[in-house]
Amino acid sequence: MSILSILSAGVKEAVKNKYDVEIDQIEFQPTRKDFEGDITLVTFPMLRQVKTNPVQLGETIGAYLVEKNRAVSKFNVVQGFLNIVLDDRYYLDFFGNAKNDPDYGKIAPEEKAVMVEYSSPNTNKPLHLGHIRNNLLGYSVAEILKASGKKVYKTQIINDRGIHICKSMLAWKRYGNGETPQSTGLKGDKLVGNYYVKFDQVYKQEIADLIAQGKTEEEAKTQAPVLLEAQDMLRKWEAGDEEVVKLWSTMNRWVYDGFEKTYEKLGVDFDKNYYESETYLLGKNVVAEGLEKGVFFRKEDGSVWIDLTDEGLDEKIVLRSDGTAVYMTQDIGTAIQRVQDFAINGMVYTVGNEQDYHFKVLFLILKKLGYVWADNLYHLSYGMVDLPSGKMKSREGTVVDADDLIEEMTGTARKISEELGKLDGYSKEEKEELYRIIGLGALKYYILKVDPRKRILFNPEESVDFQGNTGPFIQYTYARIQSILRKAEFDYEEQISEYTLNDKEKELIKQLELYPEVVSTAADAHSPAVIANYTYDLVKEFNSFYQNVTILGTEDETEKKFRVQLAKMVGEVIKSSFALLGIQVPERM
RNA sequence: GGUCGCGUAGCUCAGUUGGAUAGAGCAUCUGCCUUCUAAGCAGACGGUCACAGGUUCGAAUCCUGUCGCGAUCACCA
Repeated sequence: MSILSILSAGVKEAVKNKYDVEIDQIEFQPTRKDFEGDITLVTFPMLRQVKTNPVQLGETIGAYLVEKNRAVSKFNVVQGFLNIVLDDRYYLDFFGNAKNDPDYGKIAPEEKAVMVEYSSPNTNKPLHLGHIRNNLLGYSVAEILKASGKKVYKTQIINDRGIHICKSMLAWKRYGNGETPQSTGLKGDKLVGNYYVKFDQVYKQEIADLIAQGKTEEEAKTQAPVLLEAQDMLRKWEAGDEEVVKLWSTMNRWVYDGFEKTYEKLGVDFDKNYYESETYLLGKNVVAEGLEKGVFFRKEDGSVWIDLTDEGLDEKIVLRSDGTAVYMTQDIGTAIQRVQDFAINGMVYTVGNEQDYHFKVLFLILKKLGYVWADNLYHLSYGMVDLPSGKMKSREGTVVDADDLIEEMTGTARKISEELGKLDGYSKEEKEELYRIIGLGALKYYILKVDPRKRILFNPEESVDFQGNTGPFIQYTYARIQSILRKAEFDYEEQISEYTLNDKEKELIKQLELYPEVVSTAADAHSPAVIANYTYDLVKEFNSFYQNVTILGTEDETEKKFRVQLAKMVGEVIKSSFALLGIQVPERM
């Protein structure tokens, strides 16, 4: 039983005993640092039921708890706040158990499975900073959900077809001179991305020419020959034209290989890939069923819609008048497909907040169609990553490339590490691996510590910090702990039940005690930021302990053992929580 | 214009179901490396929680309105 439920029971009993009132509202909070105590009972809400003043009530309950409960050693009352001091034995009990639990903070897996979708790139251009935020969020939330007891399948849907893909294909065919990743040494996604940009240049020129010939801008945009040719290419692809399909699969292969490298560097992975080329026809039969059920209605021109005006939304199209699928149609079909493919009863879609409306409608449609799992769909909606110059636009070349950024971060880590020069004895390979861990740690933490919903302003001029509330700071603390453990060449694993905790030790244990609750809060909120902020607080607390208290230098054997155990467990929780963020920790740095 | 989100220190961000004197980091300034790694620690400076009302014992947090920023409202994805 948790300490809170023990205290709750004690408080209820006290009030029943002293005032003969059954209270239902009991509110605890952590005691503020400026007062003595561990847990604070807020007495104000109880005054509705108990007729007395807050100080009196606090004193009465406090005295009762000290008398009846061995976990409570002292108390004090400030205004309406009853500050409860817990006995050291309580903390030693907790610590003694928790430190031996290899899965501390995690909940044993249940049957429930969810699918987490993230990344879902277009195959016409390389991944950029926006994808990085998406990938880190999706991966981390998947790990957090696993830790909270869910079975999780990670997936992405690769947008590998459509007019935008044909654009880079066409430009390559026209201007590529048979270039390949092998012949140029370029990563496949970069090579293809170059031709997407090339297409746009040609297209813009043609528009300008047409306008010069007297066309309106509107006409020019729809009549530019290069666009017409791309559209023709799309029709051929849909008809299964051999040559087009061959070109398509060749160029997509290049892009997949490129993406794979980026994913690997980033440390993210997927259990299953879906391809839009295989799913874009899905959903049409569901629309037919929905029509029969009366969920949808058909307009005179043959297009099919859903009326959501009762829900405060608009009408939304689900099938074009020519019978072809729109984005919504595919998403309906794909969702149903996934539930059939895997034994899942929920899904998390990691997609930017520009699509809030789309997902609101999608979930509503699935619910109206009668799918019970529609209640367990969650749009992990995150804010855009903007540059000081505004939005990133691939066609205009104002993007922060994912590979470049990772490389840059590794470089910064290398530079700082070399200046500090603490890596004697490490081989070149070990050093490079460490730089990668630190550089990525800085980047990932920088992005994940922010509430997903908020937009991030990324200034490439000001490099990501390595000091203060950062990934490397936390990694550094972990490395320090490992250094202590290497030097502690004695058996320190004894169970310690008699020991007087100092303030720093007690604060650390309290912080450790919060971890399981933090994991579950993060899972409920789908927010890695919750984990990041917790870890930072833990690490700050540890550094204060480390800097103010001798661990290996102390004379008292019990004290020495206890402090090493404490350091070790802090290290384990850092490692565990950082794993939930997809960040590795180093043995030295 | 309708809908949704956001607005907290010079900058970047925390702030749990409404609780005590709103917290960190960066930047600026003071101290601390003969003792476990100074990517650190201890401290100083810094606030009209966008603004105005309301709800109540108590509001950064909940409600209403105003202002500012962003997104969205396609037979695009």
